[in-house]
Amino acid sequence: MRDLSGTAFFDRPVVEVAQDLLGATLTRCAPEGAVTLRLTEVEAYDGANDPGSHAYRGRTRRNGTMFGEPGHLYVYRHLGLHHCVNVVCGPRGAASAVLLRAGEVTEGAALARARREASGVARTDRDLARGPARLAVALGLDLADDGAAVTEPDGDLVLVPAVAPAGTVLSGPRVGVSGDGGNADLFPWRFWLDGEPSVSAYRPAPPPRRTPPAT
DNA sequence: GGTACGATTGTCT
DNA sequence: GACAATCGTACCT
Repeated sequence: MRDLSGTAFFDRPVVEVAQDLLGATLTRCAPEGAVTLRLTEVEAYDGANDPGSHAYRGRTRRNGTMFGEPGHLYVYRHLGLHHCVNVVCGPRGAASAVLLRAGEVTEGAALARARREASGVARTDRDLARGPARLAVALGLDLADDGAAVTEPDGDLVLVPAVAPAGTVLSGPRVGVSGDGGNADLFPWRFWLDGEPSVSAYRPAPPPRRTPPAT
């Protein structure tokens, strides 16, 4: 059995890591308290080989973290409104990452809910981390956490893989990815735990916008 | 320097 | 079920 502690867990093929992350717990310690959630839904992005990945077109100012060490967070802002959280995987430079799409808050639910309310909307516990942007809010993560390591046992961010198989893992097309050229079926790299209520609802990517023909 | 668009969410009908 | 919000980044001229 390989030693998968520390960065070794993340220094593997991204699709492999993604599935192993299901059931893992991610704890975020902040001055106001700690929030722990159990990951129930993720998506894999395979760096330069994956048209849906931010890294497909090479290294840029935004995605530089993806090209760094595995086991670090890649946080980016989406639509100027939300934050999405990834964990860098594979060997350094592969620019692979796993998007954390949803989780179940197992500790610090009160704090997570307070954060959600502060962002404008209060919902049920089930909804606290149901969806990538909500997950980021629940954990209190934003761009300032881009590049943070999750492999330090004493750090503010600690990701602990599940010790036992988390349950039935299902897979399917990724959500909201328009950069795959419409070939969502070629990358069935969305993984979630069967029967988990915290898994976000599936929404197919909207068709790419086209300039209307000049009639 | 300018423009188009996005790994989503919340609200409105 | 459909659409607007909102701004940083990437890409083009």
